[in-house]
Amino acid sequence: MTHSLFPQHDHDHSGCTTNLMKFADRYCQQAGLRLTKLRRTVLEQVASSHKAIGAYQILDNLAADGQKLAPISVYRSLDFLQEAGLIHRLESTNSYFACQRNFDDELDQESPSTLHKCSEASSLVFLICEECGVIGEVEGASIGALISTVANSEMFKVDRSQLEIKGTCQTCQNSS
Amino acid sequence: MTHSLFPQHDHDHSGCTTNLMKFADRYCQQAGLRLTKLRRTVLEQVASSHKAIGAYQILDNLAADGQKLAPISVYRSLDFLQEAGLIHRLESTNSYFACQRNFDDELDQESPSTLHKCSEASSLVFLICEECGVIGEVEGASIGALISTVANSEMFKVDRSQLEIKGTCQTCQNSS
DNA sequence: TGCTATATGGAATAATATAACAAAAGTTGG
DNA sequence: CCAACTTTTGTTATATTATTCCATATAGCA
Repeated sequence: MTHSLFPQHDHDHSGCTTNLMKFADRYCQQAGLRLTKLRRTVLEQVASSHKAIGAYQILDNLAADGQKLAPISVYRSLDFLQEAGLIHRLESTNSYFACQRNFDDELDQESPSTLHKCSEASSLVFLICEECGVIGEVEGASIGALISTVANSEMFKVDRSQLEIKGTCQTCQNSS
Repeated sequence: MTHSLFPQHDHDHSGCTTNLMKFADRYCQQAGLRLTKLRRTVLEQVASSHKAIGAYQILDNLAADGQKLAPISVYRSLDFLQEAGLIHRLESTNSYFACQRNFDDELDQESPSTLHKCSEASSLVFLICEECGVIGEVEGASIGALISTVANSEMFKVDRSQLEIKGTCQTCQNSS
């Protein structure tokens, strides 16, 4: 199954969340990472939409649910989730969104090696819709290759990179 | 004259600064922008090295020089300089660095049209050395083309983009 | 169980950025 | 040059984002 990078605004999001949490559970289990209750709760918050969310927004949402946390608790969970490659941070807006590049297909497979690991990706490419806030993450391979070329010409040794592209998604272009 | 993206750490920086300020004066004059005393002072701070500097570091430096400012004053100047394309902001570190892509050659020409305008560049590419902090800005044309390709395949309408590449510069690789 | 490493709680504070309004300086048309 | 207007800067307060430090709790393991 192939999923659209920018879903319709009125799509049923519960499936996205379910799949993502299911993947997170399996991935952490298999990788020996502890997806604790707190971390899971924070991930649910981040995964609650295809938009990016700020740490203090998460804090407020959880407080509204009766779970009062200190900022540091949320930041620690966000750090963990980012390390695990389950979420990414948008540097330009100090906010976080869930990685959607973990294919549904893989949930039914046994082999751990097929599980996508964004934690190991050194070249991240994000399309950020400035109208609806939705983030689309694209395969960074071709960009990665170009980055290598550019860097090599300067004899620059690349550790990691992040490309944030801002504009308008197809869905918003259609609805205007 | 062609200048290295990553100069030797002990290079004589005064020339860089002089050229940059000279260009800034000419560019603002020609573009009808007011490079006021305050803005010029802030630009001098940002241009004082090839590294990125934070707003509060600028504030502290100026205070040490006897010029006590409010944060907002510095931020306003930084905004102006960024709009003018004279400096850039590193999103991942909340810091600012001077654009070095304004060729010395152009200072001697009369035609304003040859003046480089980063303010109009929609595709910025930065190489950030994590050892020495020096930033190299590279021509984003090829990356820009690739971004268009990627975006087009998603029917995403690009407004602007910024690519931050972190690693180690040639100079630091040599000195380790 | 007890030891150890990891995770969370709690308070305070640091670091980054902006809002709102007043005063000063520059610009323009009479 | 003056008066009206626009732009820039000053001043104070506050918002937003993130971390330090130390105590407590929980999980994994000998």
